[in-house]
Amino acid sequence: MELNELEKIRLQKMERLRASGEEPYPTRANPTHTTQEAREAFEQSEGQENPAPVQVTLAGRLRSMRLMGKIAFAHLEDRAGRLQLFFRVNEIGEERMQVLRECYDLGDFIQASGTMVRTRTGEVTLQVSQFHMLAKALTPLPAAKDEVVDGQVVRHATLADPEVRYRQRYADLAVNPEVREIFQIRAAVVRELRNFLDERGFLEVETPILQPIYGGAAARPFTTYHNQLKQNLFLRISFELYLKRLLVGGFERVYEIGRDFRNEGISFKHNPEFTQLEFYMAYADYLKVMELTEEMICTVCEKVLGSRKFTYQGREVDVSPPWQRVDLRQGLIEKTGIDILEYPDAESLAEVVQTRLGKPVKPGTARGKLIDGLLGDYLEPALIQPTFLYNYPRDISPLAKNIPGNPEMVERFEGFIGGVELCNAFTELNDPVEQEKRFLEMGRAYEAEDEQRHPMDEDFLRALCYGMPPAGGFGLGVDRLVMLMTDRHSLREVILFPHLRQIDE
RNA sequence: GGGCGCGUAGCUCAAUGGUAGAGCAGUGGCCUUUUAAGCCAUUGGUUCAGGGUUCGAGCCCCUGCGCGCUCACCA
Repeated sequence: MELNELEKIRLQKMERLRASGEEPYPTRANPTHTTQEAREAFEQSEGQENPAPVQVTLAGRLRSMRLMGKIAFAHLEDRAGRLQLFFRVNEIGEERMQVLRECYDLGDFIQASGTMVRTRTGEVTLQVSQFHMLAKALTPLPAAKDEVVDGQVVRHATLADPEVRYRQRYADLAVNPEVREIFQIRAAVVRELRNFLDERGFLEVETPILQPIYGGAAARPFTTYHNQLKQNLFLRISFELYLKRLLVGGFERVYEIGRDFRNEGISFKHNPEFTQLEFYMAYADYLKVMELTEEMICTVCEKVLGSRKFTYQGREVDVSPPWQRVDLRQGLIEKTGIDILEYPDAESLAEVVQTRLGKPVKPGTARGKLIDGLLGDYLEPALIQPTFLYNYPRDISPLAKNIPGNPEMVERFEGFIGGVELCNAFTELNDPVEQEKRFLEMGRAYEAEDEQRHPMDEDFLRALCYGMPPAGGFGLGVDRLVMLMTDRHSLREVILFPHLRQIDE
């Protein structure tokens, strides 16, 4: 542990405290109130005839200190907020005042007891009679007040370097209350998603994260190895195939909220591990799921934000149902002038994309990938208000059921908000023979060594053979939803410890 | 992985190729109701790392590291 000059000074203060008989890291604390409870108790007593003095003990972090000789003001911060502390030498004695002055710093955790008062300027304040250290902070918090130039310009700069904020998230949280708020919102979002599904009879389950065969999405997996079993394992890229096994088992409504892992590029909307919600609902189809989706997102927003509307990157988004519904083929005709029905194979579609749109196409690109590319380039960025794109080509949806009478298209939709894909759902394919065919098709569409190819999952097929009820399935990127609801431009802002490259120290 | 940008005190930021600075925090003073208090004084730097050009480099060039943006990738 290497200490800089400021830290060495604090270390000396810590030692001085200990020498004086005050333990800098005592084992126990005993606050009686939070700052908020203390304020409320005092304000209530103020309304009474002959109010008894309100005595409280607070515990929290010193966030400001104004030493003024024989008195001192400070602010203590706890989980509920901040409250001013008022120290007077007549109350605590010259000796304690000196200890406060010489051994206490911003960032220290302290406990303070006394009587609630209101200062001359009207601020509810704890007049301190006793206080002691709860935990001495050796490193100063990376917070800074700002200069006031010619009586104007008040920037309250604080820790801002994104790298430090992510690598030392504890410091970021300690100093930036709006960052703490993001994660409070995040917790509330997950809670309300759960409530919504629980209320509708869904069973929350947990399925394997370590899987012998990965599937349910097209993505490169992380691999690992179990020593005793001498077996290669993959970190899951989705929950889908396990949750559908549970439909076979008789659980008609199941969901899981958990972590997926994809060994792919990192961007503002991609993180190697991310939180996914998937649910499966027997006897529902994708249209029912669509309705449930807009109701679920709307409910979550109302419960968490208190509104169906929020601002994302300067634009107001309204999640009230019904959301806009756009047929994928029609959407592409409008935005690109290309009717994918007229180009039934990859070669002809690639041709028209190159000539009409002037976009270079990698030779050998599958038709589904071409369509998905068009979707991403021409439709997705414009979908600011909540929108469902529906009816997808079959070859990029090997687990979705055909539209009756249309072997080329499947009953699938994706939901978009703020130009970001939020969720993905379809009527689940439950015909085991057809499913096997799709797996084989996928195997052909990708190179043998391409980890994105869908590996054949024989056990999943066996499960389908026992009979899976018709069902609608759904997946939601929880981090992305939180990103939208908190108006952050990057997933890293809504993930507590986003992955950064390791640096040698 | 490609392109562009950034990296200076604990924090936020300055500094034509010519003595590395400011505010805040810190340290030493004064101050018994302050409001991101005020006043006086003052400490603090491997300018990300390593090379190069130059009389002289925080600044120009090269390499590396990290971060950001962006493209590619991403059912």
